[in-house]
Amino acid sequence: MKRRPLLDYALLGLLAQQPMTGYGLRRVFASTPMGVFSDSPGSIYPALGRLERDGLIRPSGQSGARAGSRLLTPTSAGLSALRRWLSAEITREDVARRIDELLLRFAFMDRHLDAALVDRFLGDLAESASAYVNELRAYARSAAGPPSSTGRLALGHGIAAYRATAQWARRAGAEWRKSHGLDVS
Amino acid sequence: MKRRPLLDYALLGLLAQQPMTGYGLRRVFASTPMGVFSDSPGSIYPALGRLERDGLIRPSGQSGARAGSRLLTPTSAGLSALRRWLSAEITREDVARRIDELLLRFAFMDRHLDAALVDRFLGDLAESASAYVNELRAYARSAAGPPSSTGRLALGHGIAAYRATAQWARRAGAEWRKSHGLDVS
DNA sequence: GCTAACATGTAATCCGTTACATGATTAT
DNA sequence: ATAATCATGTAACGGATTACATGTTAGC
Repeated sequence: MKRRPLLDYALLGLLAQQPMTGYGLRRVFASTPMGVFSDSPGSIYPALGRLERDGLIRPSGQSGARAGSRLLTPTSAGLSALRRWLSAEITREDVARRIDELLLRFAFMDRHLDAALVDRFLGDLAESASAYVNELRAYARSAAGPPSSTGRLALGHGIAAYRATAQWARRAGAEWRKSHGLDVS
Repeated sequence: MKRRPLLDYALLGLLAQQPMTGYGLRRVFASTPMGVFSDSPGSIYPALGRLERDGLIRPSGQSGARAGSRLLTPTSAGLSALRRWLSAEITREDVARRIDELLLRFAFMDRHLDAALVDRFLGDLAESASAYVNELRAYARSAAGPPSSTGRLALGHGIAAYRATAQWARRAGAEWRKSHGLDVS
């Protein structure tokens, strides 16, 4: 099971919220904060081709009366793949290098995972982000630390950003538990 | 003048701090928060090949008595290219999609730009990040806003993260001005 | 003598970007 | 009519990842 590009999961997650055409997906990327992904046809259509080839999505009708347009929907295999991706453990590498992927996963979670699992994700994220803050602080203090003054300040940005992430995760967890009647017993 | 990959500037910036071998650069990526870049030889050596082919770096000796090792140093053309990259205007796209690149630029700045320009960079970054926070908030309130509950919370993370960036930039600016005798008159 | 660290590369494959290309439908 | 929007693709190119491949030097 080779690693699937993040774009594939972004498309799969959006189609699971609402069947759309390729053009509709492009509009999402062009006009929302999901715009970290390119809206160019040269990335979207090949990705949709991959997903269809692998049986994760299928065409399910036309958009309005428009000839040639294809509304796309995840298959059950597609939903399984999505759930597997959403359920993966949070690793140190995810936090250090793929924080955007973790947030994308979270954004899609409510439709596909139990409330308790969503809560666990936020708890793990808060913990991992704090651990990474400690790592960055240790590096800042170490002899191998940043050699330049702006380098030191830039490291401070990393620390501030991950602190903000940890804090957000704790607060979001509290909010989530409140609105879902969960509580740490 | 085609766009150069970020990795090239990361290498150029590191070599401007200290001439190193390719292996030394790999170690930096493997053992510091610069680890957002891959330390695999398959990315580093082709990138160094590009930089040398384009006359931005040149070999300048051996590491110790090790045969075959090449210490690499930026040429004056390389330093110019680095300064051009460091001096570019901050765009909305930089903030929304390439925030890591902005921080990398900042980390290398002190050696290559005037203190006043570094200060201006931080001011512009604080302003751009705040503007982007407002954009995200407007989107959160809009009818097109996030359709799911975790989607809404994830957007909240984006807002929190960019708020942290703006705050960091203001504080770092204050610190920088203090240690460089600059002051807004 | 052996292992870890130092050191540099190449090949296959896949993905993303950019540019090109086409056509239908809706609104003005 | 004509422009904007809807809609789907392909081709060339370059870069990143992964795996392969090789050889030296220092420390134990």
